[in-house]
Amino acid sequence: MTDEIKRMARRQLAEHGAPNLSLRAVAREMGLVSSAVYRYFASRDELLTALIIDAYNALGDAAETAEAAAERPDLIGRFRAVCHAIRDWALANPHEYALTYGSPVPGYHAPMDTIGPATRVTNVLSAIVVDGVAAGILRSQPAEWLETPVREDIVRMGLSDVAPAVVARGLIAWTEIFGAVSFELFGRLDNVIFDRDAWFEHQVNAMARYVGLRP
Amino acid sequence: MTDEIKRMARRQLAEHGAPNLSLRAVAREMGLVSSAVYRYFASRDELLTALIIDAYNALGDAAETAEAAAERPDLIGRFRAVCHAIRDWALANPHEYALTYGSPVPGYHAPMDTIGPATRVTNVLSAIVVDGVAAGILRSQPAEWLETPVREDIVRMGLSDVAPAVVARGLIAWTEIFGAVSFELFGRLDNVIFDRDAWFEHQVNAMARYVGLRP
DNA sequence: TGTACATCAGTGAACGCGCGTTCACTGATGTAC
DNA sequence: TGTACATCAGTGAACGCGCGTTCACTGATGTAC
Repeated sequence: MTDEIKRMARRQLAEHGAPNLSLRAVAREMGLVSSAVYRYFASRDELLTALIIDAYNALGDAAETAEAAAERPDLIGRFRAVCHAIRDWALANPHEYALTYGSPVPGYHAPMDTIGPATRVTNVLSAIVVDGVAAGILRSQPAEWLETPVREDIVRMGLSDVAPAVVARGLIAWTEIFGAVSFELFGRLDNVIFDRDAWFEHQVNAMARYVGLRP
Repeated sequence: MTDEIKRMARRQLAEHGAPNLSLRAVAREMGLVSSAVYRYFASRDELLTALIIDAYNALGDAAETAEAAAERPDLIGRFRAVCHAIRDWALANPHEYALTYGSPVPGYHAPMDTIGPATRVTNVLSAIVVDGVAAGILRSQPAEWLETPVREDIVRMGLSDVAPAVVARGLIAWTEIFGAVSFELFGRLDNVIFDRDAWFEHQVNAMARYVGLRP
C-alpha cells in the first residue's frame, strides 16, 4: 500500500531529515526488499514529491479547519486561528515544514503538481482579507504609496475588490508569520526568546493590527 | 592551506548544497587525496562549522560595511543599507544563506563558536534602534501593550534604554526582513511577485515605517 | 660546508558502510471456462 | 468442481557508485651542530 510507504517515509523524514530520506531505509523499515518500493514509486524523487504534496495538504487542512471553526464575522478570530494552526502544525511536523517552507532540497526540483496544494494556506488568508474589505473594515490608508511595479504585481494576483495597498499589507503579514515560524523552528530565537508561545501570540496580534484588523 | 580548502568547499556548497558537501569531493577538486584534508579539518562537521562561521562573518561584514557608509543621523538610510546588504549577500550566496538561515542540516549540531558571528547582523540593527531612541525619534506608543512574558524576554536582552514595545517592533522587522529574503530565495514568491527588487524595497520601507523611522 | 635528524604535507590502500536502480524471477491469488 | 492461465506483489542478486575515517607510509623541506 502506497499510503503505508508514505507513512514510513514520513517517519524517516522526522528522524533524519529530507536530504537523508532513503528508499532503502523506508523499505527496510517496512520489512520489504528495497526494489519492492519501485512498484509504488518510480524513484526517490517521486516519493519526495508525494511527501511534499501531502505536507502542503496537511498544512492546508489544518489551516482551513481551524479557520472554519471561527465565526465568519470574527475576522481577527479567523486570522488568529490560521496563524496558530500553521505554527502548531509546523511544531508538530518540523521536518515536513522544512520540506515545504525551508531551504529547497538540493538536486530536487518540485514538479507542478505541488503548486495547487501549496496555495491552500494563502487562499485561506486572502479570503479573510477579501471579507474584511467587503465588511468595510480593511481600507487603504491615504498615505500608502505603492511603486508601479509593486502595484502591477499585486494587480496581477487578481484580488480585484481589494485595494493594492491592502493586499501589500496582507503579503507582509503572510511573510512575517512564516518568517516567525521559520525563525522559531530553525533556531533563530535560541537564547533570545524563551516564551515562544507568548511571542508568537504577540506577533500574530501585531500583524492583525498591521493588516488593519481591530478586535 | 586551510583557506584554500574552505574556498573549494564553498564552491562545492554552491553547486550541490550543504547536505551533499563531501570531504572527498573537496579533496578531489583540489587534486588531493581525501585523507589529506584531515590534516586541516578533523572531520566533515568541523569543515561545515568553519563554513558556517565564515558565512555569518561574511554576512556580518556586508551588513556592517553597508551600514557604516551611511551618515550617522540618517537612521532610515542605515536601516535600508543593512536590509539591502543582507538581501544582496543572500542572493549572491544562496547556499551559504541557506546554511545559516535555512533549515538546519540534519545530523549537524552547531557548536557555540557560531554564536558570536551570528549576532553581528542583529547588533547592527539594534544599534540603529538604540540611536533612534537616543535621538528621540523612536517612541513607545501608548496603545502598545506587551504581555508579561514577552516583556520579560525583551528586558532580558539588555537594551535598557529602549522601551520594550520599541524592541518588539524591531524584532518583528528583523523577522520580516529575513522572512522576506527566505521567501524570495526558497521559491515562495515564484509566480506571485515578479519584480523582486521593487517588492523588497517596499517591504524595507514598510518595516522602517513600522519600527517608527520616518524619512 | 656537510652531515644527522626532526618536521610535516601529502599518499595510497583499506575498512565498512549506504545509496538508487535494474532485472529476471517466484509464488500466491484471482479469474475464465 | 476442476483445470489453465493471467495478474501482480514481492524477492534476491547484482551494477556501480560515493561516502567518512584510519593508518602506516614516503619524501621533501628545514634546522642544529
